[in-house]
Parts: sequence; C-alpha cells; structure tokens
Amino acid sequence: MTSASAPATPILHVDMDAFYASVATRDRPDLWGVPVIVGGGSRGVVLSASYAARQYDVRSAMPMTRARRLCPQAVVVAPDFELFGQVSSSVMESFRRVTPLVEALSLDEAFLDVRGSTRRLGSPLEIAEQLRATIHDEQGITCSVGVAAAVSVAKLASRRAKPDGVVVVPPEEITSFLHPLDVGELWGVGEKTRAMLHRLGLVTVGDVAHTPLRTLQRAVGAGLGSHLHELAWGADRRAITPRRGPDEPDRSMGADETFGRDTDDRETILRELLRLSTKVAGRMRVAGVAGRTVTIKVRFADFTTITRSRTLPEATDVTQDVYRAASRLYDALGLQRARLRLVGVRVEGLVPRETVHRQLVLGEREHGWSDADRAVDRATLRFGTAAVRPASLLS
DNA sequence: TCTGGGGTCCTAGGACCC
DNA sequence: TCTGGGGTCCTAGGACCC
Repeated sequence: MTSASAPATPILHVDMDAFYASVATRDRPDLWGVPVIVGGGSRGVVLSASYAARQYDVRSAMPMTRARRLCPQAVVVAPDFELFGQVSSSVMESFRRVTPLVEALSLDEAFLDVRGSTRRLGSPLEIAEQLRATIHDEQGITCSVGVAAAVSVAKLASRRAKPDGVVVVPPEEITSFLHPLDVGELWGVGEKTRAMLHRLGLVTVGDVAHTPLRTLQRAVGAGLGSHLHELAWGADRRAITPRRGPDEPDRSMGADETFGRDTDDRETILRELLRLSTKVAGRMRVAGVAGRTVTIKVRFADFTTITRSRTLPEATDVTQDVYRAASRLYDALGLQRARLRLVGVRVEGLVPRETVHRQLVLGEREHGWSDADRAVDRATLRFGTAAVRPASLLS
C-alpha cells in the first residue's frame, strides 16, 4: 500500500444543465438564448425549460397550460427521446473513460467515484473540470458538477453549482454547507415530508441534525428518521454501484397513458389496456425478462388514483397473459359511469426469462401465445410497430 | 383546457406456514 | 373466558426521483 492518500472528496455528481432543452436546441442557433420549453400535449407537463424560459418562472413538471400562460412567447419543442438517449450514452461513455465506477441516475445525471483515478488524472476538482470541457467540446452542452465525500452531499453541491459550474464541499465544510438549507432540499424529502417536518418546527437541515434521533424517529417513523439524520450530517456512506447489467434486470416495467379526454367507455378503456399490455410485454421480450405480478393503475377524473394487482402462478412475457390479467383486474373494479383520466399496466417481479420454466398446463398448447408474440416481434423488427398490432387496435 | 410517463422503495395488514 | 410468534408472500397505497 504505497498509493497516494485517498482524496477527501472522491464523489462527483454530474448533472447536465437543462438537458432536454439544451440537446433540442444545440443545432438551432436561432433558439439560443430564447425561452424554450420541451414538452407537449394539451394535458402534458414541462419536461425541461431553457434558462431563458426559467426567467419567467417556468419549471420542470409544471403543467404546460400554466407554462404557456407564464411565458406565451416561449418556443415549445416536442421531446425526441431517441436523440436524448444517444447523447446520454455518449456522455456516460465519457464518464467511463474517467472511472468504471459510474452510476447513472437517469439520462442526464450520474455519480462517479474517482478514488482510483486521481493519480492518472489529478484531483477530483481537476477531473470535474476536464469532464466539463470534454462534454462541452464533444456534445455542445454544459453540465454542472458537485464534489464531496458522500453521494448525497455531492448531489446537493451540483445543484449549487448550476448552471455550468463546479462546487467542491470539503469535509470540514459539510455542516456549514448543509445546515442552512431548507429540509426540502435533501434528496428524498419531497413536498409531503417537507410539510410534515415544517409542522414539527424542523425547517432547516440543521434543525433535523440537532433533533435527537429517537425524537425524529418517533415523529416520522424509524426508517425515514434514521435516514434523515444521516443526510443531515452528510454521513451517507452509500457506495456507487455501476448500473444494473443483464444479470440484474429492472424490477418492473410498465406503461401508462393519459387519455386525450376523460372517458367512461369500457371498449375504449379495454382497447387502451390491450395497447399498453402489448407495449409492455414487447419491451419485456426485448429485454429477455418475464414477470409474475400484473398491476393496473386507474386514475379518475378527480385525479384520485388506485392500483389493483394480481400475482400469476408463473412468470410470463406473453402479451395475452398480461392483457388477460389486466382486463380482469379492470372488470373486477365494477366501475359504472366513473370517468377515467388515465390507465396503466405494469409487470413486477421481473426475472431473466431463461430462469422461467413454463409448466405444461393440461389442454393448453405449450407454446401457443408466445409463438404468436415472437412472430409479431419479428415483424415489428422488420416493418415497425405500425405493421403488426392486435385486430382491436386497428380502428 | 391545471396536474406526464418512466421508475424505485417503503409501510402495513392479512394470509399462511411451521 | 383469552389471546404464541416469527418469516414470507401478497396486496394496496403512498412518497419520491428525474
């Protein structure tokens, strides 16, 4: 053991600035400096807003109707997820040239553990600056980087660094950095928890830090209490785990869609469940996974949302199995004239398909539906999704 | 014509089993 | 009168993230 001493702040959190908006406009000089909103649909929300649009208080997740009211002159661009995915892959590749310890949190942000890269590349701060230059040169977009000893602190630091900057939080400055922040800034503290903590008189991160653990746990529950206490001291020791590979598939896959207008028509709703089941099972087959628990989601016109699930005896990736379970769950609700805003289908408990041995059911042809699915998948591959779909989706 | 779509994780009660 | 006690699975809901 003769290596240089480990850096005190080995964790980088890299976060693209206004990622979707930046990518959507990087080849459109006419849109530079202009308020741009990525989003769409009459009932949609803002996916990303350029910094010029943020001047008008337009924010991510805001209903599009409200965003247009705040900034009527904004240019609205539809999202191009294929392009976002390509840029994201290139960016993640740049990260992996620095260290194999890259944990992607989404298309546009990742944690990097640079402990093993400092001899080769310099201090964490120097690595952060190199990365920012690389991404700017190669992708034409900017990013911000937070640098700290713990992932939760690095994450907050990158927010402070925005846009287009770096913030390093050395160990001796963790509490002075964290404690003045509102509790709502903590990663994992959303609207509800923030409101509850405020009601308890815990407004800043420092307030939480100085509340005895037992008291905190009594107020918010054992799990959340100890989690918050750790975060408030920047003591989160979560390690960086490179993203799941094929050996560890996603835990669930699902799809849902908001209707253009609310509906109470059973045929329309069942057709949508079939479309969503087709989509989800198709994605499962591409990923080579099967799952046992089928869940439907139903959102009523008043936005109240319920779920119903059913666990099958065997994992499946067969469209018909998923749809049959979904439609039965829907019918079991016994809805009469309730108007629905959204329905969704999700399959959970995913395992690699080769670990599933499909039992022979008496009277059922062994491969019937899955053979049909594979034929559909082959045709889809050749001719696109429009080519092959169940008859009831053709109308 | 307020409020998307993709996920993850946690909690809690009841069933069921030993 | 009297209530066992864990462990695991299933279901439903909810909070949170980007």
